[in-house]
Amino acid sequence: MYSQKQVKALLFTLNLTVFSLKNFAPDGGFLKMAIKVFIVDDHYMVIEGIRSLLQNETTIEWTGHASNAASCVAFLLRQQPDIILMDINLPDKSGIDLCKEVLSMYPAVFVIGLSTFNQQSFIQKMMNNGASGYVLKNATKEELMEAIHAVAKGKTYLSEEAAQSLRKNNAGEIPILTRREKEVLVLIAGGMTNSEVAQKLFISVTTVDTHRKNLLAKFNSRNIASLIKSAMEMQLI
Amino acid sequence: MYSQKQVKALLFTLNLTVFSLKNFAPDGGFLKMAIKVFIVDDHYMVIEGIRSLLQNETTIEWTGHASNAASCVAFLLRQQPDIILMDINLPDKSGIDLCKEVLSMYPAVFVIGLSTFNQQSFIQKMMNNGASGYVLKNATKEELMEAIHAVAKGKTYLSEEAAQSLRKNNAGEIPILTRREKEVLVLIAGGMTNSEVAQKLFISVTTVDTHRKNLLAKFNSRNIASLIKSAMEMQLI
DNA sequence: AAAAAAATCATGGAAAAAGGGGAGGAACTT
DNA sequence: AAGTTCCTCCCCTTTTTCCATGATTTTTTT
Repeated sequence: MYSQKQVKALLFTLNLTVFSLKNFAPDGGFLKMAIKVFIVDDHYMVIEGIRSLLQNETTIEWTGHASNAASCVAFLLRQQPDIILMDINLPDKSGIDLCKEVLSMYPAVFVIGLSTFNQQSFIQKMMNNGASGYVLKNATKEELMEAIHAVAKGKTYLSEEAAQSLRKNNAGEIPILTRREKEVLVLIAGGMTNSEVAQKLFISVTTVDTHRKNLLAKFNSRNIASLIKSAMEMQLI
Repeated sequence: MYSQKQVKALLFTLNLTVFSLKNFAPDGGFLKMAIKVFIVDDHYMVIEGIRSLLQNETTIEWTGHASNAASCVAFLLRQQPDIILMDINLPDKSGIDLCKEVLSMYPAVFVIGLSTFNQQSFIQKMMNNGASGYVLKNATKEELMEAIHAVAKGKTYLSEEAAQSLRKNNAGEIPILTRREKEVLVLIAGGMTNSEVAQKLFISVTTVDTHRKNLLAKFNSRNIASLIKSAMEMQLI
């Protein structure tokens, strides 16, 4: 058995081998291969910033950008970059879902998560969905370059803050909720009582109560107040 | 003792003073005066993006940037720009507080709020503290330019999305909480019951209950679940 | 087809919150 | 000095949540 990472690294190597013919100079020597980078971010200023940071780097080739998930997918149909810098907050789809989707279609591509906040919930979800790295938007040029080069080699890169918040908060892991539990959670957060939720979902009050109890157990919460707080922090509501 | 950043900011300021001689025409008259813009944002990529967007604009003079509130204040001691683009999320202080502070010291300066999300709570607080405009980070170059020019003339500029979320969500205005109410709110959100809060604060359970009731009234909530949700959305917890 | 997970429903009791009303003293503002 | 806000405390009733325990049916996974 090979891990997804190992397979990807292998594919990457093969790609390099196949495509590297064009990297030979006429005299048989190597030309340097630039890492193709693509960016998905709905913040124009961030795209512009990254472009400005990377434009003078000979080791990196800017292949384009998208400001939403749909146009990212459309781009990938035509051309696959080596690395996608992917924002978590996209207008049409969460970067977390997009990451999974993109990797299922193009396993050879490496994804680096990009986000404003270092919320451990985001980072965790992103890495679970196969991302190879995570960089915060306050990263310096050097950090970004390091991340890109590390990930292009098949390594994993987490910015310091991201790694920290992953480590320290292992106690607060994101619980996996069922379809029904999510529904109930949202309705409760909306201020509904058990009986109101029951009416809304056409189920018995006791069933709602069971879901509620399971939610409390999964979140390790003593009552709804702390449950809602945790769920909000984990962006589940 | 000065941090490296402070020294750099100082050097930068001196440089600007020297170079501003170029604003004088050979005959001693003024050349067209550019709008001096300063930026406070802890995201390096955003700073770089805005710099890249504005660098070729002759009507705008980039006077520098700061990545936290402290160095922003330090910069202003030496030099006052016409406009400060101010991020809401700063590492050492919220942009909302910084806005108030800066304007009390330098009332002639205009502040434009800058943020990733168009949360009405942020926008409202920022405008209440005297900001002249609010622009989202997904703004285009044109929008940013329009905002800067409008605000420089003393007008107010709100990006479309920001204005929208201000209008539609007037029902969800941020309640003003007392010191005690905030304390109680935080403890309740932490999962404490009334009696536990009472013990913690050395007050009677009935007093805590009163605060709880007042909180529910102020937030217009039916129960703690929706109250916590609202409070989290408004960043009060 | 078997096993596991999820969704459904129930009983009964203790604890806590929600809803309503009233009231006195301290601190700050005008 | 008067007014306002805040903090404090109390009573009562109803509703809702929390907890323990158990069980059946449906759906999904293996």
